[in-house]
Amino acid sequence: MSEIRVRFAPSPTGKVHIGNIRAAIFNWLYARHVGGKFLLRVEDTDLERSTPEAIKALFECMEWLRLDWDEEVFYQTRNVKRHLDCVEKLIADGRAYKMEKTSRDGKTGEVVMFRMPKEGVLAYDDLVKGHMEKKAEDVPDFAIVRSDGSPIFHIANVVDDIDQRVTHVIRGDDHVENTFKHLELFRALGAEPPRYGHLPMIVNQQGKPYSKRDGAAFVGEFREQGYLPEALFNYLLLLGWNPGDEREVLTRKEMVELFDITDCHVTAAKFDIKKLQWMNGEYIRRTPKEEYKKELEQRIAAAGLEVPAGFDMDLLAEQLQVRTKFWNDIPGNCRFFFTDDFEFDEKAVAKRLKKDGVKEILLDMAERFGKLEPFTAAAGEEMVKELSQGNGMGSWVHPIRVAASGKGEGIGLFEMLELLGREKTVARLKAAAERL
RNA sequence: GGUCCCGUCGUCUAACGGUUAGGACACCAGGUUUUCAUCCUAGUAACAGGAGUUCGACUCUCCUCGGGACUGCCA
Repeated sequence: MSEIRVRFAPSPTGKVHIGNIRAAIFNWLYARHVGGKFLLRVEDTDLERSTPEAIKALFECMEWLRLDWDEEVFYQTRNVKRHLDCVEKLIADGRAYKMEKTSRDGKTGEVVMFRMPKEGVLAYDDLVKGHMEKKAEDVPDFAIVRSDGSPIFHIANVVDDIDQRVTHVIRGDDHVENTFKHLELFRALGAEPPRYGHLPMIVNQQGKPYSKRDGAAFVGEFREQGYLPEALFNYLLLLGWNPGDEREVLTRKEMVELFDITDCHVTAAKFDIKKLQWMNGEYIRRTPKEEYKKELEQRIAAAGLEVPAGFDMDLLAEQLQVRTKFWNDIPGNCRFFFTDDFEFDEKAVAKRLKKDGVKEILLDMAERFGKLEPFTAAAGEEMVKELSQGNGMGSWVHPIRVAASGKGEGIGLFEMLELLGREKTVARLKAAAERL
């Protein structure tokens, strides 16, 4: 009868780690799959790091990945009184007790400890890992209130889950051991505990938890580098789950339909940036033409480049789309169309221009392109093809490309020249010849 | 050290006791192409090891080895 309610409960520290956001993704998908509620709880008890900016960054990150949540955001700091009330109840019931304790860093004070069962077996069925159990004697009592009177994670987390009526807790593998404690807390507070599912960790090539030392580790970094949110989302989903057939690139709709938390993997997954890069290219190629063009124009404008009137943006878009791996590549790839202030690639110059006969070819081509009618890609190609007499256009094409764009590779040469226009084409061929 | 979890190509994974152990990324070879990409075709590459159970084991059991998590007045 009851609706399924899951939550994403990050500590807002300004940056959202990919392992963390994956937990959000899995929670979101599960909620959408079963038609339940996806709640957001901000565990902002670390007053130093939980700034309004950090919370804003968190929201932006969620928005970017289109992880929309239901109901009001729940702020943990606003529930502190409830946490402490619950602790009082536990003490009154004999499930918690005060104790002098010395912390690791040598401070001594009175904390509140939660009393765990001393014998028997603690067990639960994990949604992804299956049956889990531990001897009660292996899980000692633990602190729930600090000597300064502030509630500790365990109690805050459980009380908030009770208050938010969370039915399924899907979180990282590092919380497995806590689950035995949390389950007892729920029961001691007279609440029905939720079902738990623990997601495997994302690790680096060495099998250690993936961190900033291993490369981009925060969602914002992927965004800055020009990854598409859908590509990151899709890739992260594949780390620990698959649709059951051989599809890998899935629409959001398919993901929601097919996802189930019980199909998730148990083993840690190594983060493979190469595959993410491939997937990003795949998403860019699948972007509808018009949308790609819009992004292209936007990126060009953002780079401070001015597009001349009459520039055939459709042609550029068509040519560039299959060659774009990251949105960020765009300005570098087409800067030379819009300004004469661009770099020449040394290697390309050495390989294609600094050769006998190239100067003559460039001057000759400047002349011919100066007269070419009409000045189109098709006409240009036909002209060079004729000159080459079927022996390959390489000796013309390569020097022209480098002379005109400064690069050894790029979009189709003749399309490139058409976009550049007669005037610039001729000028650049001549200029390059002069320099030889 | 203790407790718990895990172990299929380099990586992500498929396999519900019977397959030439499949796919994807990466890599590599070839084709298309003016370059670079895209696209198409082909290839290299894995059941951690050992005992069982079974007619038959990647699939079940046990042991060994290996990896990881936890073992806070952090979350």
